Amino acid sequence: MFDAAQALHRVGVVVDAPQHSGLWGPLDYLCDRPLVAGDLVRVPLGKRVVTGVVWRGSEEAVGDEAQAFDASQLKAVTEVLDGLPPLSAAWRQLVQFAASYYQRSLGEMALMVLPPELRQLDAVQWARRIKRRDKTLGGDARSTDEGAALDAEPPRLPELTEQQSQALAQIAAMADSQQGCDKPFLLWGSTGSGKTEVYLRQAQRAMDAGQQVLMMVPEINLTPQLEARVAERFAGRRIVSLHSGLTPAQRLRNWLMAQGGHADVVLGTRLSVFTPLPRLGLIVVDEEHDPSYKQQDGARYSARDLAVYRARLEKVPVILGSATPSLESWYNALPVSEGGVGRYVRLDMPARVGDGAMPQVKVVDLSRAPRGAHGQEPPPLARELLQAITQRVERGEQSLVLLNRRGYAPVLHCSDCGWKSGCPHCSAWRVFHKVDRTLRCHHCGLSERVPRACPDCGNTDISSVGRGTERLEEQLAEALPGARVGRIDADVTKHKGALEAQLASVHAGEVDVLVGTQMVAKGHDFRRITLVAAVNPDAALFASDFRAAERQFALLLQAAGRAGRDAGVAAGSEMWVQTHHPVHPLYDALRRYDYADFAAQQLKERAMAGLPPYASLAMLRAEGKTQEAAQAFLLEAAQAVQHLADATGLVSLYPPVPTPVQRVANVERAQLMIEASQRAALQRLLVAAQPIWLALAQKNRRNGLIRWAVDVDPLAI
DNA sequence: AGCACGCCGACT
DNA sequence: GTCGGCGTGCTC
Repeated sequence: MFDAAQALHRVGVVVDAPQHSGLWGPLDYLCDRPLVAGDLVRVPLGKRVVTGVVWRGSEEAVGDEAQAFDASQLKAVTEVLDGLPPLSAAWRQLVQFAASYYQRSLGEMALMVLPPELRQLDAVQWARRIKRRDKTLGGDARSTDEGAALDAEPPRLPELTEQQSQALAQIAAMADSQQGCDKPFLLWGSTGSGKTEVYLRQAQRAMDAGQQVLMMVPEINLTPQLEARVAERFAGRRIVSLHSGLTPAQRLRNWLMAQGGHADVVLGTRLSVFTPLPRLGLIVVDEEHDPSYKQQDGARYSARDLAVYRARLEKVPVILGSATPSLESWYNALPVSEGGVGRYVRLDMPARVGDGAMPQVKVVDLSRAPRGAHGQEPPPLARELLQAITQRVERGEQSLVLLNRRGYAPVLHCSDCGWKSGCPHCSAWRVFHKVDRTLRCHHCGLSERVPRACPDCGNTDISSVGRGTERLEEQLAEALPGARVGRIDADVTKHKGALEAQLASVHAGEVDVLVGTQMVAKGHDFRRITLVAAVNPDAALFASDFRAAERQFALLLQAAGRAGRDAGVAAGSEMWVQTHHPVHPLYDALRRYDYADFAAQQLKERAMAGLPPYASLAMLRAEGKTQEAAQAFLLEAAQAVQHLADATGLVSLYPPVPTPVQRVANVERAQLMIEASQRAALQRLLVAAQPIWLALAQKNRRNGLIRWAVDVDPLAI
């Protein structure tokens, strides 16, 4: 038995074991045939059989410590999933980096970024899928490989603007030279400047050189137009999409196309950054500032940052595109001549294609508007804004009114006893949704029929406090008799096909005034909109979240970009902002569409406050049965590594505090901020802290700690 | 995470 | 006497 074991090959395999399991790296198994790193296998883990990735092949040396391991104690690999080239060294390096940077186990990271379906299959089912893929491939290989479809009808290319040509020339000059490749490009182009055309041209060049293109977008369902445009331009090429909206089977199929080098373009959301691409030649991150590039649960990776890492790793150009770059990217791209670090190359495209002007910004000073009658809520829109919309309706033009709050009213209130519609399980108000007469908690999902009378005192006079999109829609319909008012928000779009239907009716001119949340401001191309209004953008100015202003500026600018896409009406387009703080520098910069000025303001504030990009942050988060339990763990965790932080002199640990929404679904949440003046120092601390915190968490579990996790580079604090 | 083992309450 | 609650502990 011992002899038999020694004749077998020994491999290291990573499996999906979460961080707190303590299983960090590869587990050792025996196999009766040699395997190389990147092979997929099924291995026994406890009582089950799970899918894993070979991380250390049978020919690779293992350290002395592992050498001492008794081979008779190792289990054998159950089966090998054949038919794929092994996952490349570059892919493994990317996963390894992501796991260590974001403080997750190797196995969790590796398995998380493989198609979920792949984990479910045994060798027999797997072989069937591979066969099916080969059949599809054989099927259309004839048309593409012969080049018939390619040459059939070369698409007519739009003429490039001067700025587009320059940007492309610069990319070409740097990307073709050996050393230029390691600098990412920040394509800073205003809405409508034609960033997409630059991506497409560069993608074409990559494909002409026989390479694959990875094109990332924040949310694929919000940008169907990009997908259509890519498909149209590259007809004859194989384009696959990768996002969580696909069925498991589709996702596996598309992944296989990419992994085997059969797909030319991968168009996907943040998860696509991990797609294995053997011929990768270009990475594009569209709307790089968008917060959806950061995963918000589990392994909290930033797909944008990983794209930059991957590009450098695989020596391919990466283009980050935005009209309002994240301050991190902006800072990285500030030329040395402007006092910056010059880590990225900035490509500027300030002008709109076709010379369309951005809409004129109108700031309405609400502090000087006449108040409503005593005790009454002010009307949703200032008189002059309402007039402007009325004129648009009369002229047959469309208006877009933005309010970032779904539902009818954010809270109900009993004027007799003071009852408010709180959620019994969360520290949050339940939102009144009039459409289905429910009170809904947006945090835990609890949904109940709205009570006819106050549950505390029986008073039937319960009033709405505040306003959401539903109510705004209702109020606008009242205030604009004869106008057709529509609404798009997450409640409308959760019904399948509803978004498409609503968009179609807007495009068809069947809606005069469209009410919506921020999701409407992104990506959609509305030809007839000549007025955009932000009803209540002030909240972000004084939010505790240090990124709130940055996000708001991006949103407002993006929203403004919805108006006047048609050069014919651009001249008369307007962007309205209602505010109590008309002289706020954010609105001042918006008025001039001066992102550079806004960014400079923000960077100054960040520098003074010691916030990113001038510092690196990590958030230690804890969930407990009680707030005390969560905080007690955090406090111990901080104390346990305080000496390590002190030793660096670069890392500060802050006191534990409750999260902004303290209780969700009866779980109490708290967090502790870790700030470092150097990213590397933060990384070293986290690596050293990991095992200490793991042990502490174990100990704290019986005191009521439920979960804990580290969030590196958190979006919000 | 799964999935065991393990030790105490209400049922055929 | 068993079915089953979830507390604690392990997975090469």
